[in-house]
Amino acid sequence: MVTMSDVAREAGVSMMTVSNVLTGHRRVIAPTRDRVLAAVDRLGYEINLTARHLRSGRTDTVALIVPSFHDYYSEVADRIAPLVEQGGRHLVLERTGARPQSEIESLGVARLQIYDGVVLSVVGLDRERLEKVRTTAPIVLLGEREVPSRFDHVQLANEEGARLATAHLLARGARRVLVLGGTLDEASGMASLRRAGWERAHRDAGVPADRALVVPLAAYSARESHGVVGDLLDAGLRVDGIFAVTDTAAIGALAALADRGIAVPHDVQVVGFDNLDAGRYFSPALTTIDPNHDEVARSTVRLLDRRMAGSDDPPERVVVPVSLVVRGSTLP
Amino acid sequence: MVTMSDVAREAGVSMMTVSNVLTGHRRVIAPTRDRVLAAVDRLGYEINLTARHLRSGRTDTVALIVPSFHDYYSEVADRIAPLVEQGGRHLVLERTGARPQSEIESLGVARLQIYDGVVLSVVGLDRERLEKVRTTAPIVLLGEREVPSRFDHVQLANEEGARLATAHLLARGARRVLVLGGTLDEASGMASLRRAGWERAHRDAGVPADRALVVPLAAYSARESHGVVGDLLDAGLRVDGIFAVTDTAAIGALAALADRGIAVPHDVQVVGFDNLDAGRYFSPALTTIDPNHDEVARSTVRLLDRRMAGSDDPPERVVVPVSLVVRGSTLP
DNA sequence: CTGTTAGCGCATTCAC
DNA sequence: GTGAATGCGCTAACAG
Repeated sequence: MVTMSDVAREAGVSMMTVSNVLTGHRRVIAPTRDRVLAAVDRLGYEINLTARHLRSGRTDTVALIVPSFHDYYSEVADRIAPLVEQGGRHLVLERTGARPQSEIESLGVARLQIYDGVVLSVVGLDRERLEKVRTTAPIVLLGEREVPSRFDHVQLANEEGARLATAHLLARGARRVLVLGGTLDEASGMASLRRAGWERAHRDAGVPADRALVVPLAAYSARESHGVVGDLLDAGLRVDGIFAVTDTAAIGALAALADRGIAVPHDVQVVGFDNLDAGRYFSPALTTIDPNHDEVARSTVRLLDRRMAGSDDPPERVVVPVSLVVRGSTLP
Repeated sequence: MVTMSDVAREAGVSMMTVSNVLTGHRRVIAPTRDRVLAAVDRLGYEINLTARHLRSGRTDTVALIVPSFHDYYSEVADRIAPLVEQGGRHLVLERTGARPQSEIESLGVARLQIYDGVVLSVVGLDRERLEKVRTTAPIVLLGEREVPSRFDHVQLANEEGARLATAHLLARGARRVLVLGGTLDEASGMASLRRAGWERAHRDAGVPADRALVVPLAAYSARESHGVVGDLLDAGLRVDGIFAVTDTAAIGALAALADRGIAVPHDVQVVGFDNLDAGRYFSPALTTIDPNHDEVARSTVRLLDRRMAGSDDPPERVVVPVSLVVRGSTLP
């Protein structure tokens, strides 16, 4: 293995000069720099990033820790990556598998401290567990749970999005609106917030919200949703609107309706949440809530950059506004 | 910051004993071990992974380097992760953005050597550029381009998959089969291999393959495909089958057909490639080629594990078999 | 603009 | 079963 000291000897300079040429931290006059670069080339030298890290305390790497590499997370990741790169750092993704145990391990200070900054998507981790996370590494939380106020936190306007979706259905004449993937369990984050928005839209419109129409899902997959909605319909449940808390759930619902010859939007109107690209290409195309990934990415990176620059401003909570995208699965 | 030597002092032992307790590399008798663990707890000590890495030369981390965090790559990543974890290592994802320049940078020995092993998804990188990649770090290539024989390489049975898809269309009576996202450019990997499979199916069936039906796509997105297919149909192109080289392209094509009231599968039959979950929920559901992600993941990790264990067996090329999944977008 | 000194925190090696 | 010495490869800090 070629080390920096080999390069220094080859170029007839000190190690510090080689280091300065490579990092650009200090000016090196052109002839010296050229000798160094020529030596680097001749020897095929590559810097040892681990040693640099141990010495300098920086990795120039940011980690985004997510439950899985899918869907919502890959959307956000693809948007965060270029912003992190603009700051001269790399982005890496790590996966937790959504088990709280694993989210905590990923948070283990040991693993956190190898990064200059961490974005942690909080799904399975409740407030109590987060309280225990002690680290000096800059960290921004992403997600819909409540988190301790000492963290910077970016979340969606969940309740408002759900309210928009449901109000749209009610305004288009729906009176029995299923909230697919909602829950009455107050503590559970996204599913509960979106159910709350569904209720609020009903209150605003003066339409009673039937709690029997709150239907939880074991997973926000099209498969699960397809099965659950199919069973409900077969059992005789009568609805004229479905607000699905995710687009994948909405897609399963659309298929269950189509299987039974129920016309969308004429018999049942459907709204999703996430604005997945695929939704645009269904017939009818899926009306949905756009979660504004770009703004989520921008806010996240802004907060993280601020911390990595050493700021000790008070933690911020950013609620990213969302918007309704009207397509064919609801009435004009 | 608490270091290992602080823990050693607190426990009244040497650093080596602390290290041995934490790594398990050597046996430490229970009373000593307990004193060490108690001291770790009291001081809130967390190991410095960077120092461990510099000293030991291992990171216990594998990188999967992909063009984007989307679709096919996130599917494969979600399957590779648990297999890597079974081997006691972490998986991290890095993104190249599919620019050859960036793929080379990701390959820079500097960045590679911080990982115990690397899986590189080769999209923009041609054989010539790969020839220049010199590294001792274990590396497995993933993807459809030709690569130098010194690399372990996992790829799909692209041509066979395309042949299956096209043969299915021809057997169902289609005679003018568009290959959407194909190319006549021999050097371009996936798009060219799948077009070759389309040709072979025609030869096998004794049906002439009209090269005017090879339609490249600038991107394998539903948006691009929707536009391209729409324009072709509006220009009067007459087809009775579409083999789309990816499911996302197929989805755009389905929408373009639906927009124009062309019945699937009656007027035009459609087959995709990737077996995305969403395809199952379209009406009609999308017939597609299943790329066998599980087997891709298994083969990749097997090859990488072998290298990381120090094997210098000759490089292997694994071609993962694919299969046809028949759904409603083709005739029974 | 360039060099010297010192040490980041740990695990390998050798000793007992 | 435990300890002492050594150095992995690099850069911060301080000269000059």
